[in-house]
Amino acid sequence: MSKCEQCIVRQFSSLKALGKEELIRMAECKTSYTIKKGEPIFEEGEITNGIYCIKEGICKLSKLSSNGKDQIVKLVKPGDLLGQRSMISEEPANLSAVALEDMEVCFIPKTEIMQFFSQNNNFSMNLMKSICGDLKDADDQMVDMAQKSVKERLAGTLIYLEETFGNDKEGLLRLQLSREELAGMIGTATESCIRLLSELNKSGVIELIGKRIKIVDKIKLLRLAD
Amino acid sequence: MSKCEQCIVRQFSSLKALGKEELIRMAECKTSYTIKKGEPIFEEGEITNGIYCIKEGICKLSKLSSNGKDQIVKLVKPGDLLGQRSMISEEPANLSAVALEDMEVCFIPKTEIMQFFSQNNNFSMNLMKSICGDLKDADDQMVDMAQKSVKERLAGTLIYLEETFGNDKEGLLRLQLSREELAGMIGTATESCIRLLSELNKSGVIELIGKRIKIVDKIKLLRLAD
DNA sequence: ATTAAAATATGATAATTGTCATGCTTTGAA
DNA sequence: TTCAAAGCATGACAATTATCATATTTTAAT
Repeated sequence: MSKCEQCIVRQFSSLKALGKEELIRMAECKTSYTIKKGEPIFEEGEITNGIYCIKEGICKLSKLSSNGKDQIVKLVKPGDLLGQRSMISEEPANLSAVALEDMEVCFIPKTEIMQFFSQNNNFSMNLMKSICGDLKDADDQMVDMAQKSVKERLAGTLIYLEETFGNDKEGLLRLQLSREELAGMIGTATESCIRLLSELNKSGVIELIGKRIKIVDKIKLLRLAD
Repeated sequence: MSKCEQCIVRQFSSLKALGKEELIRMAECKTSYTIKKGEPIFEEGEITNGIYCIKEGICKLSKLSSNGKDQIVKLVKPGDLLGQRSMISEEPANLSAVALEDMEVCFIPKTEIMQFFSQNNNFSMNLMKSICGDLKDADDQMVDMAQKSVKERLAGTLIYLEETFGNDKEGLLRLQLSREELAGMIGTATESCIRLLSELNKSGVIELIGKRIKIVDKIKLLRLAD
């Protein structure tokens, strides 16, 4: 059992407020998992009874709409926590979490987290702030979905992907999403997404290399995102 | 200065966790306001430094989009708290709050709330749960905006308005929204909203009496909402 | 009570977006 | 290595939604 004390990603989440003793207690009750690309961590409707700390890899949080399409609500990266909302609300998960890359995660049971919450005011405040950040993001995204065109949303999403997950050595977006998944983030049909990517490619704003994407003219892309 | 202890709406929010002494302290530092229909409680970008407890009246929380339209994110009713998110995030308000009816609200300064938060575990848990509820709602709404048609969203919104705010004696929706505001909730152009209302009127699902709305066939409306 | 402004309504039309069909390319399993 | 399945791409077309114009009704201020 690896020590949470020495885990670097802990510093990026609410867990940074925990003291030495609390970390030792956490290390004793946590469970580590390896999740392969494409596999779920949990699914919509499942009871989770704890939170997941992302050590490595990126996953999508999505919800199946009544029209059968999977809407991606959020991407989660190392250092983030997963399942906080349903744990606190004491409800089944509202979203499914599926790995976009091979992942390493640690599961921390609810009982433990709740103890930290009531005993460590710094931790509870951090947790609050993190959820409040999620709420702001969700509100903003909602407004974009309602008021922006698909092209604007695509441009905004590409910028977000570059700024959040960066590029590889060749300048291609590091995070590889299928066209279907990209469409699921934007909230549009896969074909519409593909068509607009082609258009951006032809106008020289991006470059399509196989199924990977390179942002060529970020200034123009920013203008397109409004 | 009226006593918080005797205020009935307190029971409907996180504040229900407060004890007698806390309520007395709160009554001493709170400020009561009357806000007329159409007036703002606070605006996007404003620093609020506390939360508002809604005693009477309904208000909209909205955000101005880059296309100049006002998207309504949430409606707030008596018993709800307002401004929790920005207080906790220590950020300016992300949304504007404007009264849809004459209102009575109480302002409670941040310092006071933060003391309750750190001293009363029940209160902090309630606050967390309430914000988590908002987050779930926001995620769900986001998916609807991305995946549902305008007609489906209109149907869903009408049902929501009836179930949340009820009808008057004549069976008309109690909360009166302008067509522009209704469009702002749905995330569409005012003309599209008006057109679809006419359509629902002609097909006998709703009845338009002046600018007021009566739901005639709720079953059919539910089916239309998907 | 009168009248200007705002809100509601509807038509015409254009733009956006979705759907279905089809072909090509890549991927992964036998 | 091969080949079936999945993913990517594009055309054609239909449906949805926005925009602009204009009329009518309601509201509120003088």
